[in-house]
Amino acid sequence: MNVPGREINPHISVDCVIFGFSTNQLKVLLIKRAHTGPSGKRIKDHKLPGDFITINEDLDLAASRTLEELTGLKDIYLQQFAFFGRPGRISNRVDIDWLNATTGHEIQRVVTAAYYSLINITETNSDFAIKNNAAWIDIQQVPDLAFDHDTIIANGLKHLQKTLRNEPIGFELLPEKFIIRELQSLYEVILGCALDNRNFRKKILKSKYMVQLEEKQSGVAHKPAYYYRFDRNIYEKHKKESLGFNF
Amino acid sequence: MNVPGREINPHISVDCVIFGFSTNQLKVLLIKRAHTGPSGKRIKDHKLPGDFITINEDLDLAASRTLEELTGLKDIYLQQFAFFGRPGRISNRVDIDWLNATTGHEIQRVVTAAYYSLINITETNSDFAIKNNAAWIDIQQVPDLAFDHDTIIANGLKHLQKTLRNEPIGFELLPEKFIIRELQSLYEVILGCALDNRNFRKKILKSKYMVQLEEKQSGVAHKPAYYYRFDRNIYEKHKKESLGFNF
DNA sequence: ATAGTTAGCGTATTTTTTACGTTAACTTTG
DNA sequence: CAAAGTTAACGTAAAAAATACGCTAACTAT
Repeated sequence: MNVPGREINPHISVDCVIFGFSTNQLKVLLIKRAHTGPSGKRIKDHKLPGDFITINEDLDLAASRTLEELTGLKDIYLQQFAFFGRPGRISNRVDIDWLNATTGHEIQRVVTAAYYSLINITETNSDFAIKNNAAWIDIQQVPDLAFDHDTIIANGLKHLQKTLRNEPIGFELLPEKFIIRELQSLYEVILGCALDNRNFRKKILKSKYMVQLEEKQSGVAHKPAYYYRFDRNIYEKHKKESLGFNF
Repeated sequence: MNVPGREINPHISVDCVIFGFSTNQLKVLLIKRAHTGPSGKRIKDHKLPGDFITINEDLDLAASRTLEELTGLKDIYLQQFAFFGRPGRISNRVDIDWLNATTGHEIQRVVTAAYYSLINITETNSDFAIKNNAAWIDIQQVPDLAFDHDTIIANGLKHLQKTLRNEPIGFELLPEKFIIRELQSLYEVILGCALDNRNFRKKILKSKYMVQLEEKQSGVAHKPAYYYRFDRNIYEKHKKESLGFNF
């Protein structure tokens, strides 16, 4: 094992792809960046929420800290899915200048651990995020991003899609109680395909972890749907039996 | 974004869980470490192959470099699967001393990017590895390892199992030509369960990517089996159609 | 020649997936 | 206040996939 005899090691950061679901759209929470570019003119663009880790900080904790600082939320679904460490990944002049300006250091190289997170957007946490200069942006309309954050989001989405097919994580994006149609729309939007509502219902209800509540929708101009909730305990118990969807 | 105003960033390393398959066993390639412990007595133990990355080195390239240095092999199946960055992960006195001794630096914290690799063990690359102080060890009989390498291996195995169920990667562990029985044994050993040979054959042959060769086994005391090879081009072409096994 | 062994094909049954029809329960509209 | 519009919720038939086995073929060792 040989060690580079250099003074400088790469900095390590975490970046979070924070997914939310609202108005039938899959969204990501992005930080709005406004700064002065090298040519002197003001630049407005977006980046993923993220931060450098502190010297004694666990990566997972750094990620949940970032998430909490931005949304005020704790105990949220958060998963590492890849790391990005290409030496050239921070090559854009704008990005380099911005990094040096905001950190006050000469940042030479950053290796980032990428996480994705699923949160249920509420007024409370949404306001919180907006105050922190963040914005929910439809995954279909993500603009060009700083660094290699486009790649990171694309990668995170792939992981989300794969996981959604194999584990019950859709609930993380919904409120405590929800109707089946909402869950189906969520699957359709994330997987990018239409699903048959009758078959979807059968499949999802076959899994025991869907608990029907007594409450129905009210004020809707059609037959009201029952609310359901996800029961994690039941899921854990029947885990072996219910492995994966094959939509 | 705030940056720690510290001089020292964590070191970054790559660790490789290198899987091989021989004599019907799943094996991992481990480095034999012999060194002097804090009490002055000689210690013999094992660790995963790995290395610190150099300042301008891509993580993926650092991993393939490590692999090539150890086995002489290029263009090998290699996948990042997790990173390990707990501040306390290097807590053992023996490990700390060893790190400082071998590197000549005060190593305070190491974040490691974990890769798993699948290789076809041959006499050539096996001799190569042995000369580099490595040993193939049955996954069932891995001794206590340095650092948190036990965790990394356990994690890597899980990823291997999951991927084996969804993608045709078993071939990476076998020679160019192989018989179906060998492939089945490989699945059985990795997944840890018995499979019905008739159903396995049906399922695997339904995937178009299994190409039967004209050559049969010879010198065996039973009906000789045909050799097959894996055709990656055919696989790529039919990818959508053949998604996943459900053993 | 016979016994022992694995290869390789096949069939019947069960389970899962897919495709699609129909009634129920609510609000809105004319 | 009846009719129209809309989504909920249940069901059935057909196709596909997974599972559980039985049997013959082709080789070597004795």
